Amino acid sequence: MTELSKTYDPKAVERRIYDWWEKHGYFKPENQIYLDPNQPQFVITIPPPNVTGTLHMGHALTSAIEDVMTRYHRMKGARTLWVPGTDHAGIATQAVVEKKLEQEGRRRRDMTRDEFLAEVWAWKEHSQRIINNQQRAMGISVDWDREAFTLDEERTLAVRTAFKRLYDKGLIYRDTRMVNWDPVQLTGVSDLEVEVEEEGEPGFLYYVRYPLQTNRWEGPQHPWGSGRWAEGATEWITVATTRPETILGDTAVMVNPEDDRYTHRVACRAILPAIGREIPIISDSAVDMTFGTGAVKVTPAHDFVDYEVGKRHHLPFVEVMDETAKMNANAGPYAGLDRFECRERLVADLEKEGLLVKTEPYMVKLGRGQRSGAIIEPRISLQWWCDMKAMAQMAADAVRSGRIKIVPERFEKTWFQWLDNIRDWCISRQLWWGHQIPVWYVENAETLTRSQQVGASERDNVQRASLPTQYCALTEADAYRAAIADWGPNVVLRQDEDVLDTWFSSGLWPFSTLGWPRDTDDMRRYYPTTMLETGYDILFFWVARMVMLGLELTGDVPFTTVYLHGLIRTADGKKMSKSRPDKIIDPLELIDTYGTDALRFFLVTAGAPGNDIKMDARKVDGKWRSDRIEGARNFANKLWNAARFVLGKVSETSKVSMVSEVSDNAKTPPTLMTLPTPPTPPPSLPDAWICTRLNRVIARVRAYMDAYEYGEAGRLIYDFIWSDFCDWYLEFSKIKLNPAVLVQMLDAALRLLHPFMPFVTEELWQKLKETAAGRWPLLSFNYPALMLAPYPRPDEVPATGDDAAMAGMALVQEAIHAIRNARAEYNVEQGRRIPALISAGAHVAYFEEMRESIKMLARVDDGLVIAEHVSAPEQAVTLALGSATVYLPLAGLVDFEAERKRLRDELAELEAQIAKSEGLLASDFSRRAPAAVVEKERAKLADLRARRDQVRERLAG
RNA sequence: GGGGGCGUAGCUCAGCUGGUUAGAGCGUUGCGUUGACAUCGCAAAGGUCACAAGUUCGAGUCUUGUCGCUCCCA
Repeated sequence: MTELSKTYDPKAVERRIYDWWEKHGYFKPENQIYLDPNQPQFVITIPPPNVTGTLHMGHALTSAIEDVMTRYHRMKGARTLWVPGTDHAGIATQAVVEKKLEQEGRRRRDMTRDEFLAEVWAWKEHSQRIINNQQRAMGISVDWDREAFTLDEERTLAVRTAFKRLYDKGLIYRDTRMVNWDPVQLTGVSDLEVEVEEEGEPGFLYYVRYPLQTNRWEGPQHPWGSGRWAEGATEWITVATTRPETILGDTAVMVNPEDDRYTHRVACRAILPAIGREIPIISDSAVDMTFGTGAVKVTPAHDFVDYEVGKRHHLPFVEVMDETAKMNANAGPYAGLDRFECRERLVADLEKEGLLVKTEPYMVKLGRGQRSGAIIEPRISLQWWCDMKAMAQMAADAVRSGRIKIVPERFEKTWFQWLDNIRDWCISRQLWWGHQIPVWYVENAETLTRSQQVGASERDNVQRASLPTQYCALTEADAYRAAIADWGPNVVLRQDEDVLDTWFSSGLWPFSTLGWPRDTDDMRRYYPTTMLETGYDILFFWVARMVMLGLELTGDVPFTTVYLHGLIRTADGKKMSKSRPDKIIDPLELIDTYGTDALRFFLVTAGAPGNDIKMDARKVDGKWRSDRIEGARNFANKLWNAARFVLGKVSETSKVSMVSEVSDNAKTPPTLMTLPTPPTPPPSLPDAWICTRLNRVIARVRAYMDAYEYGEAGRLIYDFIWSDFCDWYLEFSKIKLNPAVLVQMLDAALRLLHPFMPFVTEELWQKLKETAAGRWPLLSFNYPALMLAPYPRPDEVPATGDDAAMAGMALVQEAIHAIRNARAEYNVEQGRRIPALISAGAHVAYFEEMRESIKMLARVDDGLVIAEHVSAPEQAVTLALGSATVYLPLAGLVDFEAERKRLRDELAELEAQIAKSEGLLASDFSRRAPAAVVEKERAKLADLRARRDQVRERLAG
């Protein structure tokens, strides 16, 4: 066999193994060898990362968990498909590219749409290459041949088909209404893309007097800014606002009808400062009487609430800003100013005119664009909308009925709450990068109508006037075909310039990746998918929309389980994706330091499902360090060295030459090897013990995995490998070697751990197979790769240790531990062998079998006495184990006064516990608790009493 | 305003439907380099499970309330 290095070097393994897997097509469902007909298939689509840049820790977490799921199901014998891909991320990517161009001194507005798009496509290629590289480094077992991109040709067909179907059904429509407008990116965005700071941001509440029109004062007689504008006015109404610049667009003042302070003012008219417009004072129960003065201004064109008020009360809608949030001509003297500049000037002028009553500090809740950070401006504009009501209902029902299961369950509440309050979705974006809306408008309708008048009948012309002027179609050709049929061959069409919200295309992901709307094999075979795994932060953005669109368009749920993981946070608890760039960690850096397996194991075992993970990373000498990842790396190294030990022992005993090279070809069906098994020692107590431990661990691991408790499963495997296998079994093996069991244990351990740490396990397993397959033809060795081998089943490792053996072994371990403890306590030199006598009672045979191990592990000398009963030597340390007593005659080494004190303390402790236990058993407990629990308590009490007696006897002696 | 989550050892976190003496890693302390591993071994110290009340034979776990931190929705 080839020598293994003393420490595990991930760099020497990872890339090579990944390329080997990929080259052989092991990630493809078509190439699976082990298939269990009872296992339902497992299909998962990757949450497509944005091609905005590179991946961060959140993506690494996603990759790690999904690959654990995928490899687990594949090894369980489920037909397994994991589809990779990336998202064009319209607004985000356009922003990134615009910024990049800006740094080069170029601007999008100076380019044609095609020129700009060429730049974005180049960026996309660049970014995608980096992303794919990172994902490969993470070891994800996706079928790269099925890679998709939300803006590629296939997905374009899906998007257009989806749009057209919803359009034809009347669920997509175009309308002018108020949207969240990003004045920097110059596009509307959806509600979800607006982020509001919980506490608000420091600002002011301005109290402004609006003069009332009276018989004595009918309006300003002096110009605005003269200081005399409101001269003569005697009555006022004072409103409070955080946005004085919108005063210019006010078309009413509003009070609560219940508010006695203002009853007499309703139906009066106020004069709008600066503009001089006459506006009504109206009453509406929506007014919060406790806010400000109880009277509020109404700006229907610049506020969501006021927009509704305006519609209710038939008020004029006066826009005072343009699309960049600069004041327009309606702003009168303030036209041309930026909104914030306008605010300052207007407030100064209001003060000058004596209309500013006061300003007080106020926390203002500002909506900011998710991508641009710009303060969102409510704005009336023409947009495309999607009516979500019916779809939301279906999506809620899908979870309510259990057709979709959300893990952890608590997120179901959030799910229902959002869907039950669904609002129409603004799906158009005034961007260039994205799916252009597949609607074409007739450009020359008027010309056509006029030109056809000559010679056409009156009836034709009437009909023509009612012809559609917009066509939704899958292609421009289709649009023309339809338009020509209506308008004749001279019709000219122009496609809507806007693009769709990026989430509209990602909302189709689980089926668009499988070929929908075409009737493909993948669609038939793999839809609906099994699992959707992602962070809980995009439950609405993405998951809900996939379910809604999936149900509407395919008539089926897009997946049956939603698993939501937590968010990665920085050491100070901040969301990493929102954090400062210098706090964002590139997973590749951590992989470089610790290896992929370590990073993955950390990520999967760091927390519990749905809980956030705080990174303990800190920068040391410019490199990111993490104690927890280091721990995981140490684990990989531990496993590596355990395997190194096993391989060494196996090759020492295995003088038989390799019989045949095991096939490397994925297409070769597994064949049972019929090699003669070499004689192996009969199973010893440790053999039976480790087999039983493993048997139980396998059962528990599988149960955890099936319950999506990957962290618990990983920790269990860790404990088994480190504690049971390395700390105990390998040590026992140094006394009595059973290579067959050693090989079997390592093989099973590697298979158990593989989904978590794919690289080191595959590498070691290949070595193990190379070394051991010729002698111990385990079934799993028939597979060309560990990743294709079956996941361990409890029944493949018989639990040969019965209860007595397991208890015997536990007692031996306890004895060793107690001796070591006593040695340390009494400062016996580490290497010094000491005498010991063990009074083993019923367990004498087990102690006898373990004699040599006890001598080695507890450093006991050759005079070790083991008997059913030994009488206590004169001067000896006594270790009361209940079922056995250990005596260490350490005369000369031990202060026996101290020993007596130790025993007295122990006795007191035991008495206390016995009293507690007796009290418990004397209470209602023994009647009302389950029999098994009571029985356990009785056994515990018996053990405590035995220990007590041992200690007592010693003290008496 | 509505809804989540968290509060367990110095630190970071597990702890499933309530059932021995509440666990792990890191850190700390002591000892240790004869061939699996110092990325290690052996041993140890360290917790009133935020607080209060309740349900129960029994509560870290369930209920209610309080305090602190955090997130989402409006």
